[in-house]
Amino acid sequence: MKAASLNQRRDEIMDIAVEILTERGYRDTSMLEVAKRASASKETLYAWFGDKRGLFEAVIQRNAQAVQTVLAHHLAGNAPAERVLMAFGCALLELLLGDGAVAINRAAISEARADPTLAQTLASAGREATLPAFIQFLELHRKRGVLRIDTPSEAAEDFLGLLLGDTQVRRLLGLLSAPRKAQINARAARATHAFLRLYAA
Amino acid sequence: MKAASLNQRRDEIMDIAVEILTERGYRDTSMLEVAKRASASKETLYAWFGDKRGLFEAVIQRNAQAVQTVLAHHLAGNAPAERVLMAFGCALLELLLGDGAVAINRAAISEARADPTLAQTLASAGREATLPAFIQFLELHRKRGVLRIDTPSEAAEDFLGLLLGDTQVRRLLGLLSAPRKAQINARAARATHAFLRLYAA
DNA sequence: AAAAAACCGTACCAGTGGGTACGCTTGCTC
DNA sequence: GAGCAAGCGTACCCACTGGTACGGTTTTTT
Repeated sequence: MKAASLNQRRDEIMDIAVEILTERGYRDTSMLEVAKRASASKETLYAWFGDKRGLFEAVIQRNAQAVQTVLAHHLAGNAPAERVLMAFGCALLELLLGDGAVAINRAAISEARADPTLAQTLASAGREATLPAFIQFLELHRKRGVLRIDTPSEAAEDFLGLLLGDTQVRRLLGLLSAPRKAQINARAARATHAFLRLYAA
Repeated sequence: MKAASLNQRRDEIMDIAVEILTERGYRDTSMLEVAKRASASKETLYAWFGDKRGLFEAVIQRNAQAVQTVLAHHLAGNAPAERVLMAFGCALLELLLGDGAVAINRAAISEARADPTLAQTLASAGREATLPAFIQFLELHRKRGVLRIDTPSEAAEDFLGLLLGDTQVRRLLGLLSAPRKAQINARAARATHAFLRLYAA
């Protein structure tokens, strides 16, 4: 049970890191405050995560992993395309526009120059892990004759575009607050509908 | 000629500010370096722009203004819808994905928590100034019977989504470099084509 | 040409945060 | 229960940056 409670503690610290990250932004999140609020010592933080970057890299990886499993689950079933698109869209919106994800993306973006590592990690653990599954889903339905698609990867990007519009950027800029369930449903429905108008066989 | 050369000097300083912003990011852009590279004194900078935030607020405003006039120009003519969409799309991509614009958006995003002012300014001088013109353009062509659109504002967002996909975010994350002319054309063409498939009467 | 305003360069101040070192406590192992 | 490792709290070092003050020089105005 030692290993279990150790991981639990790690999670606890990462939760707090995200919490402070959302309140303050990356640069104004001090290791001291993370330590204090977690009732940990700075030295422990540095021992466990290496440095500030390491801490948030761990945070990003954990988060992306969680996202990945949720999305993969939605794509796995054998439901009709429309239903899958709808569910996938809702999940994606919820995961991408939530406060935590926004804070993380902001961090990766602000450090993109000084330290591309965060963005790299975010990309490879996030988009690069999920998109192939979505493309595979599109190809499956193309073979079934449900969708008429030339280039699945482009079609995938179209769906993302229709789904998000410029909402994500506006969210990152702080011009929007996290959307409610109803708004998420509406967006996903609109995107699904438009996508099918474009690509339904 | 005093006023002219004064404005010229202001522009010069703002150019340098953007230059350093693109190489270092907002937080790591020091007023001292801006002053030095502009052969100006810190005190002058503070006298002219108030503080760091003021300097970059001025930068944002100037930039947004430039963007605004370019885009408005494309929307103004009386060309067929497809041609306008194509031109507008290209211009928008070029302006939104260029190094300068990316640096500015990154700055606004990183400071979104600590100081929402930059993002606010960016929004009101940028999107809020241009989108209405685009919506008006859509409405015009609806009335002409060229486009079948329920809600112009939603259609506008669809076009933006199709145009950008998640390219802008990936660009902000530093995963992409500024696109070449050919890529811009391809994207704009695809978006225009898809948009017309969705909304052509 | 003289007076006045603007401006450059430099030095200075205060606050801050990442990262390290160290003593003391806690809790697990044997 | 003794020994040992892990971890908490604090203090410390160092570098840096935003913002201000000041003296000397250039430029404008009159």
